[in-house]
Amino acid sequence: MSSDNQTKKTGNIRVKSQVKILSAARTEFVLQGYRGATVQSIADRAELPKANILYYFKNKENIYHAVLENTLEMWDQGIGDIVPDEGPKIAIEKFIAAKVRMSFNHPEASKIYAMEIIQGAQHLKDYARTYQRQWVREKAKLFQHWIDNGEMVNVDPVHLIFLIWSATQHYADFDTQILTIMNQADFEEHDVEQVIAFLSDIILRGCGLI
Amino acid sequence: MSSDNQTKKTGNIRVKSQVKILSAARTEFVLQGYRGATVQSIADRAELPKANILYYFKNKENIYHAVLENTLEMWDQGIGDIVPDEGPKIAIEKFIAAKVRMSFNHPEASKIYAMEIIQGAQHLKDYARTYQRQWVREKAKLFQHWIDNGEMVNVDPVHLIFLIWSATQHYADFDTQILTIMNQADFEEHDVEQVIAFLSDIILRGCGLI
DNA sequence: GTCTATAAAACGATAGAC
DNA sequence: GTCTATCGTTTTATAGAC
Repeated sequence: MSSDNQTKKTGNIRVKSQVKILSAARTEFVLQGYRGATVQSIADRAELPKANILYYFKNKENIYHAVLENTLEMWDQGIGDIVPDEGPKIAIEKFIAAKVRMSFNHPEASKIYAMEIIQGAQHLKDYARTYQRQWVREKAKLFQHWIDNGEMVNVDPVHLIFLIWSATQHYADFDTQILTIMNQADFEEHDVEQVIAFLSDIILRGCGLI
Repeated sequence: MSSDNQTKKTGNIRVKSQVKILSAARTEFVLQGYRGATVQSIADRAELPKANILYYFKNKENIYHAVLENTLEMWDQGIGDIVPDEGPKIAIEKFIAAKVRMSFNHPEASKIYAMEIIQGAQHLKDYARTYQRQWVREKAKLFQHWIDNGEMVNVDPVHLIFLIWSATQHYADFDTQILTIMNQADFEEHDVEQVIAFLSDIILRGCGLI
């Protein structure tokens, strides 16, 4: 029993420390880039000695891989899906709303991903080549089906997906620029709803769904 | 005269070296980030000794500033403008086409800019606060005028600008991902025209202009 | 204006005491 | 599992010969 307790306690410290480290690392990687984020700066932000960071993750590259995996998993779960059941209008509306909400709630996740792609997707090539390509093809087929059925106008389904991705993620990746232009310190709930309404409106009309 | 010639020659070497260095630096900064791009890696890419790089730019930060200025100037000149003379349809069409062409022809410029914004726009805060905010307000007023005149449907002009920016720049910043998904090695002229046609079509219809 | 050699600092990673 | 001290390397930047 005492051994069980100790194991649990130890496991807890392990998990808690790892969560703290990953959170600190994510922020540092966003702010400074992979090379600019030092193990020391991650340690300082996590409020742990540098050696502990390397005790848990062995080296800096492992920290980054863990952050990347962690981030992709969270992002994939949050953005929902495009499903055939309710027709194109509801499907696109729901997808836009989910992606906009994710962008406003987890900008760092989108930024980590964006920086990875911009720099050449060295750690994500397989991800795009297998999982993502498959997803896009599946959804493109669904859009094409709706187009052939006369349920929406004839727009390129693949580029439509790119449009929704870019327009929604923009509010995460470029938040600094957008806030400066809008002359605000932070986004508020009302901004999120306004963006969802704007993008749904213009994209649905663009697809002949309004 | 011989002194004039020498001055000219010297000036030429100076300019040529600086152009070579800035081009190499831009590529390295995109691929490795600010901290990841070393003076040595820039020197190697420019095919010059490291000391020469620092002879021309004194330190690494100066190289980055020069790249940033250079890039912004080029980008600003290339994307054209939104002008009132020909009405909303032609104005938006021309702006989209210019931005898409710039994105496909100079992806590195867009990437440098994107990474700067994502990381917090430390070197661009003033640029967004003065020049860019002014530009957006001016164009938003123009869109609002068209809306009030019944020439286009009532969409938020500021978010419309964000939409056009994000959708067009996406093809520069995320080129790696897009090419992987489309299963292509490179973009071709036909891709550029297809993107222009797609984005013009869907955004103009979204604005009630088709 | 070009290039080599090197000083000075920063960084990743490890050893080993507690 | 925590932390200090330190090693080896990389990197920025400069000094100085050509």
